[in-house]
Amino acid sequence: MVRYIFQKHNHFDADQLIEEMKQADLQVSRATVYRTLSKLVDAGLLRRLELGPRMYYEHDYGYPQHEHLYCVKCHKVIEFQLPGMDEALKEECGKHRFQLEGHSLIIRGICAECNQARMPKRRLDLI
Amino acid sequence: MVRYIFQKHNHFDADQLIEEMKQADLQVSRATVYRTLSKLVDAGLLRRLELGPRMYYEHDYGYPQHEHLYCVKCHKVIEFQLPGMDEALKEECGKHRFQLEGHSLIIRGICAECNQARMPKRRLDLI
DNA sequence: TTTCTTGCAAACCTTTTGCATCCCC
DNA sequence: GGGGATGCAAAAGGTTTGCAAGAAA
Repeated sequence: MVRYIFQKHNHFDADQLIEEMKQADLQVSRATVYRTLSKLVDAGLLRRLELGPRMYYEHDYGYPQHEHLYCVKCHKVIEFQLPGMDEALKEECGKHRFQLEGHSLIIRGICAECNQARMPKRRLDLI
Repeated sequence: MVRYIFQKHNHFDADQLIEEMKQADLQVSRATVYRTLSKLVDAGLLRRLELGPRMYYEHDYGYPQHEHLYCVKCHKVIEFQLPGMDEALKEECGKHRFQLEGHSLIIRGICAECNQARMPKRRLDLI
């Protein structure tokens, strides 16, 4: 399973992982998946993302810091970087004598594909 | 209940609300609380915050945009503003033709008080 | 009477855990 | 045999929902 995860690209949740592995003829129980994911997070190899109702995971070995766009329709995740962000956050934490453990910047919305799919071009003047 | 919420200051979750109202002699069932909170969110009067395992709520009527520091020990929430943030996000969404619905920037860590309580000053050279 | 709101309990969903089993060193 | 990994089912924790009773309109 660990091998399977590390050959994967990015951004998945427990269920997706189970489904994908099932289709790759690698059966694992839910319990094992959750236990393994937790261990990998503790080991610093994966990072947890609270994107919505469920937990997502992404690789975390020497991966550059980045933020996420999350499509609430298709659950796609897009990464982006925001230069200057880190300094701004550190400064803010300093102000409050807050010991920073991590941050998450998530933009929720609808991605280009979903938008197109759900709202075909139409002539507003006809409504 | 609506009246009670609006006389409140900020940042609470469903359980906190139930507890506080109980002590104010206002009994309400869990179901009613959750239903009412959902309606207020839909009406744009409250905003949902996914700070940790549970959902938090804050006022959203003409409240200025702001971000959150969340103490993982005592669950305190501190607000702060990050100037220039909004423009940066809009720009980023434009790049991906992403229809922005909202964002959340959460800094997780340990607040000054908890830090002091859990780590009394000590002489590191003695360890 | 029709409609909206409440409470209770059960359902739901994701994640965690207890326990027995299995494998491997 | 001992230590860790696995599967199953049950528990946990927060939220939602079905249904019947009650209040409001």
